[in-house]
Amino acid sequence: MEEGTSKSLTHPEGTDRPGCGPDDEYRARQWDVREGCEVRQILDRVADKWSLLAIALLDCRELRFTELRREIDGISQRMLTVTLRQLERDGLVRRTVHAVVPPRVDYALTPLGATLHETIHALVGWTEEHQDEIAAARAAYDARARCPDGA
Amino acid sequence: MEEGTSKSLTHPEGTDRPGCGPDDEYRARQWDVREGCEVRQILDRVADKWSLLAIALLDCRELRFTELRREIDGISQRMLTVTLRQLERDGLVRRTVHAVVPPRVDYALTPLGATLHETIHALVGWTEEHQDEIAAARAAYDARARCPDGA
DNA sequence: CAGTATCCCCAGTGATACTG
DNA sequence: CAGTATCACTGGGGATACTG
Repeated sequence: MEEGTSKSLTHPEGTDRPGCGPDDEYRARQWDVREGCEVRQILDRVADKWSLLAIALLDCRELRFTELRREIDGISQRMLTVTLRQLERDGLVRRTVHAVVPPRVDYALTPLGATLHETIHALVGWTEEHQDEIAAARAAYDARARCPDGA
Repeated sequence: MEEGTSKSLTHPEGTDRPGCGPDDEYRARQWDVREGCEVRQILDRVADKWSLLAIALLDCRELRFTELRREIDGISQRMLTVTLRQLERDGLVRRTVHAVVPPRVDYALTPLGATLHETIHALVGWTEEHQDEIAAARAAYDARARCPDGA
């Protein structure tokens, strides 16, 4: 691990990309693409299907464990617990335990989590917005696969 | 489970929101959360770690198979192929085969893929921007776990 | 170079049972 | 209600070999 960690994060701009346009201030090239690096780890976390749904659902409200479980269709108790713990550890979700006889635990986004929510909401919005196009693309692809001649 | 999860996995006809609180404005903007629905499927696809990286890396350039493989650190040939095929099928990536002796295949984002790229780029940007906060949150969480009395 | 085909493993996940 | 603990299993994904 001592080997790759000191590798330069910036990619050499020497290699020219034809068709890329003049904007050389390529921000996408600058992120650390090494496996196991911080960004990759976080991406894996926030891009997790359950994390995504939990954050999207929490929005700006507090929800109880069971409420989340009911709202995130298909999630198991275990995965909800695991997901929530990870999000809490990452400082994205705040966990509030109420010392009452029937245990009550509320989950809410932290300010940091709220900023992520905006991005995730955009992703969900994109998905809703383009689902028809994707469905069409899939149909076209499958049709093309059946007709190798490409008609 | 034979339990009362009577929500059908089929496409939701109409805008019925089972169990959705009518008095709550936040739930009103909720998307279709049913497992197996179109949005969930697409989300799982685009939120995939490899898809995410491929789209982020592709940006507006064409890249060859090997280039992508080299840039996406840690991906196996198999997963790159699989990922690229899925993205192509979803209409997010265009695959161009050049009929030359050493086979050459270029991958590029479609216009649809480009719109997704913007969202994904925002997600990556968020990750870069907040990685320190997350690292700090993790450290704090772990420290808290070690000191149970630190209520 | 750019795949496809195969085998195979294990980590993530669900199911179940128990507890505070 | 909100977990924790345990077990069992599946399929995601890596490694390898082969092909056009």
